[in-house]
Amino acid sequence: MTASEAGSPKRDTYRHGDLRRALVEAGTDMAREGGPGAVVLREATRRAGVAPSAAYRHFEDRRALLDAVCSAAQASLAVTIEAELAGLSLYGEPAGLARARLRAVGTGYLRFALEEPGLFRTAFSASENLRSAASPARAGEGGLTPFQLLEAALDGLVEAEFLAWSAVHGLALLLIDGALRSLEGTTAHDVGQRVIDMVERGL
Amino acid sequence: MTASEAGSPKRDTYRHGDLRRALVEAGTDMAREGGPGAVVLREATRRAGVAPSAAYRHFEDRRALLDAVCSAAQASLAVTIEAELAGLSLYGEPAGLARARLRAVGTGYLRFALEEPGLFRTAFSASENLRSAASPARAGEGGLTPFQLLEAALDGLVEAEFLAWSAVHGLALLLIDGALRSLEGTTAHDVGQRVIDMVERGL
DNA sequence: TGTACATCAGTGAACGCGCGTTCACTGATGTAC
DNA sequence: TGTACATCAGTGAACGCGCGTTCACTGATGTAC
Repeated sequence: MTASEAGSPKRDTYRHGDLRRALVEAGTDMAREGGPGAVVLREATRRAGVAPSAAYRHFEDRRALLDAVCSAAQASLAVTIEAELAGLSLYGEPAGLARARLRAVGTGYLRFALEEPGLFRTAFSASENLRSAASPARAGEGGLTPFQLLEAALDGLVEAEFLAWSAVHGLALLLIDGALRSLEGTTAHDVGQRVIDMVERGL
Repeated sequence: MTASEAGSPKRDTYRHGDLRRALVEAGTDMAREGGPGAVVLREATRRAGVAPSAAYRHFEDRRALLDAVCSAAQASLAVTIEAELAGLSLYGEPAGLARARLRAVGTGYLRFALEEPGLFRTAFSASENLRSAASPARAGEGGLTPFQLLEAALDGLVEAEFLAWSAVHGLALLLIDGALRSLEGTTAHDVGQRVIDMVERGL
């Protein structure tokens, strides 16, 4: 790994090599540490070992950088959900498979929220409509965004979709910075599984 | 209404009269317009028609002002929920009453989130645990905080409490700045009622 | 009822800070000959 | 293979901004006599 690949502050070359990526990575680190509000352009350039104005070769303004970080956070959430889906058996009765998929998406969603609260909040902080924005930058390795993954898991259950999504999303936020903030790891996980149980039964 | 009561920029007296209250009101207005991040100490003093340093006679620092605004926002949410509860009939079979109460709390919760998104986000932005903080400042006219109101509505249904709360809270946030942001007023309300239906049936 | 005084809420000027953004520049790189 | 040149990514100094916070101050108010 060379200095330019790592985006480390010291460079031996005048050119950076991959500054755009380095800035998004720095921004993502900051989002991880403090949510979307912590994504600061100057600090990103500092972490990339570059002058502040260099950022303007790759992003129109601070907002554009934040959008890129937001997309990266959504892609990261998608990857976590996909990892959960990848552990499922491919065989069995259709109804059972559908339920298992819903479970996996909900579990991945909550796991990401608990493990990466800053990125989770950033993923949902976009200025434009998330649903219509199905850009590849927001997708996981399978090419689907978190929202498309959820829709797929809820295939044919449109009516109930809102309940499931609301419950999972709401629990995630209550655990992150709502009233359930004080729950510790294991308890949080148990509560998550219980809510997913109920959603499953409710459908 | 005198100038000092309104907290208007022009004063005829050297003393303000009720600066603490005026600052909290100004801060609440700013939270209403742009969420917790928009609560700025200097701007609050400007709106109250007072020098920036005057704020320090009433609040230790910016954080203390924000805490006060957050408490006010929670009290405001409580009032909206109480208003919804006040419209209920007091007579009927216990099970039906309990369901009606749950419905009312959920409806009030969502109504407040849609009508006052900035205050809603502010109410849930506190730094400390909301649940244990049952200070009077956070309560509505009946003396209960939003969380106590929700608990009361879910009386005896502790196991299912998380589902109900998560679903309502999650839907509120998805409508405010999540993927359902683009839903217009009537549709948003309908979706809200449908989710409450499902929660009710789920219990 | 009138006066001296202590209190303390609000003043206003100043501080250092980090931010986003601009601009004329410079020098490494890749290309054309 | 070697040289001239255009490109354009990154420099560094500067800008104005609004922020939170401090400090010695001032003057309206209420109280004690």
